[in-house]
Amino acid sequence: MTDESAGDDGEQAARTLDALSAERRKKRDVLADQGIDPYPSRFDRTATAAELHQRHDDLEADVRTGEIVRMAGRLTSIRGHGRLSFATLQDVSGSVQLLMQDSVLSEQAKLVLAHFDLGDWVGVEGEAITSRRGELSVDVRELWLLSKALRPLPDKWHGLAETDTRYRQREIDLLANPESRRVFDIRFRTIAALRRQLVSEDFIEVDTPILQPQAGGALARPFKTHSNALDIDLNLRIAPELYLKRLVIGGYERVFEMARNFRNEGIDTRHSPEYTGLEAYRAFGDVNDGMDLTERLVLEAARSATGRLNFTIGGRAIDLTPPWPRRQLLDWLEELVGRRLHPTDPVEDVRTVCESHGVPFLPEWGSGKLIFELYDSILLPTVVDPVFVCGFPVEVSPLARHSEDDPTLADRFELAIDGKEFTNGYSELNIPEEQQERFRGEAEAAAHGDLEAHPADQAFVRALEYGLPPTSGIGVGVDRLVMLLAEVEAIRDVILFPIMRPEATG
RNA sequence: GCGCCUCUAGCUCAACGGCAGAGCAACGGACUCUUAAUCCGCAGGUUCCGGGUUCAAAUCCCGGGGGGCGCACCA
Repeated sequence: MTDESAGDDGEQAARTLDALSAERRKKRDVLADQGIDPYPSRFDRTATAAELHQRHDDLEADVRTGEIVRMAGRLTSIRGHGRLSFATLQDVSGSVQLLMQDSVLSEQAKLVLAHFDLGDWVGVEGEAITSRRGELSVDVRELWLLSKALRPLPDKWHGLAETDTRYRQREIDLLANPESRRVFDIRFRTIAALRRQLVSEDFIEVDTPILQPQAGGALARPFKTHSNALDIDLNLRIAPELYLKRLVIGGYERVFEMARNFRNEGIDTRHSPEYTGLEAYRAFGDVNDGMDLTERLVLEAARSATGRLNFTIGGRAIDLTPPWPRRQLLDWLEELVGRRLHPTDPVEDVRTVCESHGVPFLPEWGSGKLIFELYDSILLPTVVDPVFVCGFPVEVSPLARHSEDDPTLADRFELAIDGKEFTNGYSELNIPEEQQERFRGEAEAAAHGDLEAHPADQAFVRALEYGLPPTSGIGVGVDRLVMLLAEVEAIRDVILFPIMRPEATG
């Protein structure tokens, strides 16, 4: 082919890959020249691999069923024996062995077989049989190319290992690494289970704005964008919370939304700038109903996606068996630091506790925020099995109702598992004046440079003035739940196409 | 943002100052019951990029890039 033509530096890097691709392209073109369409528009399948196994896995060796099936999938391996070849056909449900005998194949099938490569999509027609070794196979008589793989697949045994490529080209990861398929199967089953459970409890699925003039509903830094038509700056939402509560005000007593939130913050094994959040709001409920609902949702997801309640992540065993303990944050912290803390404590006192436990803090933080930091730094990491931590300072809960018996504490919980927050929920603050007051406090924090202060949302306050019934709300980190159920440690392993720097262009 | 690790054939990995190699995939050939098929043969490289040290650099040093992990902030 091309000789080493010096100076042609741009095209030399991919020379060997080009050669492999050219080989495959050539085979495709040979078939086309023989009148075989290498990209047919459709194919009728009569069985998937799983269906075939279900029907025939109990057969003895060397049996012919007489059943003619048409199957389709990707060819992932071939074992040639001269005029007899075995191959593996992989479809969405699993894989099945193909038996291809010269004496059985049609002329066209032989031609296709002679020009196929690992990775090609093919359709086959043949009799379901078992081989002499007893493996269920299709004794192929007709073989169609459905689409050519012009690039070679990763090593069939070792798969694809480089994380960079696995994330950037997830399609290769999925087709080459069964482990990756397993993880995402669990993800999709988890999402389906959460949705099914909520719908069965009469929650209505809604969709609220992602483009928001003000990014509210959580304490986080947003991504900024711009509307050309309106000539205004917009934010990608950090949470749907405020809009969902407005729907409750509007009369939808049970609503949920499961969709992407965006937070312009650090990326690590448990944080992704775009992640899937589930928020559910239920009129006439309180914080305890939120915990009950959370427990039902997580257990149903675990049961439905994995059939198990016991998991192991990084060597740590986690047991989801209910009921999960509900502990007061201040009680627990008292055990850990040896003294009773309270949001009304002088800030100097709480700072001292932080210092003695190596918890860094900023001068503008009040006692409530400091207590929350202690929770985050010294309590949360000790959690293994699920536990509901209840009673967070109002100072760090601008949208939560204050407790009946302590106005500085919110009726709020977090579900902690394996050192991570999985769910945050509370009795919703529905007193307009108090909400207005909380927003004022946040505005003050913003004025002092807090980039994550909650912006005052007057449309939300106005909505509250029409009356929000007593309401229980929860927010679930769906990706983290999937991480637990799939037993993986990196959030990127449960996100199909995690955000990456753009690939360098030559 | 700071620290540590990593980048070699399409894929998985060796070589760690002295000729850049193996397995799989590819290519040519043998083989009608294999399943990581086997056997014979043959090819395949800007060792992430740029500079430096050296008789000699994939290897050591400096700078840059991609990725991972840890620390700090958020879920």
